[in-house]
Amino acid sequence: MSAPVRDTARTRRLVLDAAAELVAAQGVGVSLDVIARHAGVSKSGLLHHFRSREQLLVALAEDLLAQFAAAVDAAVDLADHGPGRLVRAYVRAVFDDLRPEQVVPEHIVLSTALAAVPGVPDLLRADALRWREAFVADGLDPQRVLLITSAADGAAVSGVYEGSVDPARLEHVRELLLALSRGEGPLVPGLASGAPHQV
Amino acid sequence: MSAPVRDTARTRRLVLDAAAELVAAQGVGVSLDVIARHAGVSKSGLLHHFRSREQLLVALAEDLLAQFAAAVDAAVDLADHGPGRLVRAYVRAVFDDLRPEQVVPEHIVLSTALAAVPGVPDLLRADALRWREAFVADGLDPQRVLLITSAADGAAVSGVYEGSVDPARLEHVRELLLALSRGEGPLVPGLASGAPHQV
DNA sequence: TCTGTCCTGCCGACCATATGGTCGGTAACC
DNA sequence: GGTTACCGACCATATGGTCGGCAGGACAGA
Repeated sequence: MSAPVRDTARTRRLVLDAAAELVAAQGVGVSLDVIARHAGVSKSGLLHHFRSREQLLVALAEDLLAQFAAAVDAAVDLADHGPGRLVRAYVRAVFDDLRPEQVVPEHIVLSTALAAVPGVPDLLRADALRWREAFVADGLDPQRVLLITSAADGAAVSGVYEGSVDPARLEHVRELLLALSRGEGPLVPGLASGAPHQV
Repeated sequence: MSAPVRDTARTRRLVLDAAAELVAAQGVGVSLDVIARHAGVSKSGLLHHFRSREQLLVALAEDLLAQFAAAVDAAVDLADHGPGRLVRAYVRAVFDDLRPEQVVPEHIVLSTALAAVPGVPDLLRADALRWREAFVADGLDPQRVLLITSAADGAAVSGVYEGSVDPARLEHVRELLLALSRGEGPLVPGLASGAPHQV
């Protein structure tokens, strides 16, 4: 029953979690030693599992993307069968991630922090493409999807970086986006969907 | 007529521009020496104008925030007198910043990159507050404003980090947001503005 | 069940280097 | 002539990464 002292999977998890927390708080500048100590491992131990700093950061990015995808999956409402159910799950996942008690930082935030790491931009691109395809399969008007997800992402970023946004405001945007994902009329009265408007 | 060889303001500008470009491309990790060389100055010269690395980054954040505010000001349509004119200018400024030929990086992007620098979060908070007040004075429904600006910011972030988003898609969101800022009906059919909806 | 052996997770000590910052000096502008 | 923008040389330190070694655990054979 006692946890094994040596367990590769467990140690990697520990390191990745520590790295996520520290990078979110202090940026990519954190030293390997600090991350290692925070994870309860020596720097050498860390380097044993991640051959270099860069590799650790790439692994972190992959892990966060996967965690977020899992969160969206978990947020899918099983009773919901209409088009846009995935978009709704996306919105829920993003905003639940923003709740103060949530420790795991939002994927967008971490992604932006890691975007300067070689290799990570490719990951982000591939991930974005995957989402786009999933949303197409979700059956909602692509325009609407782009608007909703952009707004969710933007709210996430501001929420984290622009200081504590009033939770009630966030909650309101959340509800608004969910409602938008269900609305069937044109987004804007007088604006035909699909026909760009002239300014 | 010859430009002065020694000009504090000019040198600071050169350094800040170089810093903005390099930080956007490589993250906050860039060394002072690289920034200095890129600006055509020695590291000592740089340090003469910015007493420390941290001070340089804070100054950079301030500068970018100011540049963006100026861009929004410049994007105000003088013939537009309805509520939401500032929001429309904001949207235009954000999306114009996203155009490929634009060198100056978007404020949100740089802000996120700099958010880990001590002192910068306070700047961001103050800036966000200032914007919120300005939007209140702009006279548009706050809900709508939050939705529109969040979406603009989110589109900006994805545009930069998730790889080249199809320009046509971006353009479409831009038009959609502008239209949204003019729409007078409820955002979502059946959802009364101001009354949060139950999921 | 005990023992020996191999694999490997993990560590401390060490190294090379990059980088932030200091200092004294030079010369351009007032 | 004084102020100061700017430079080259230098220093202290932090950090990424290497290396040799220790020991925990799985497994084989007795």
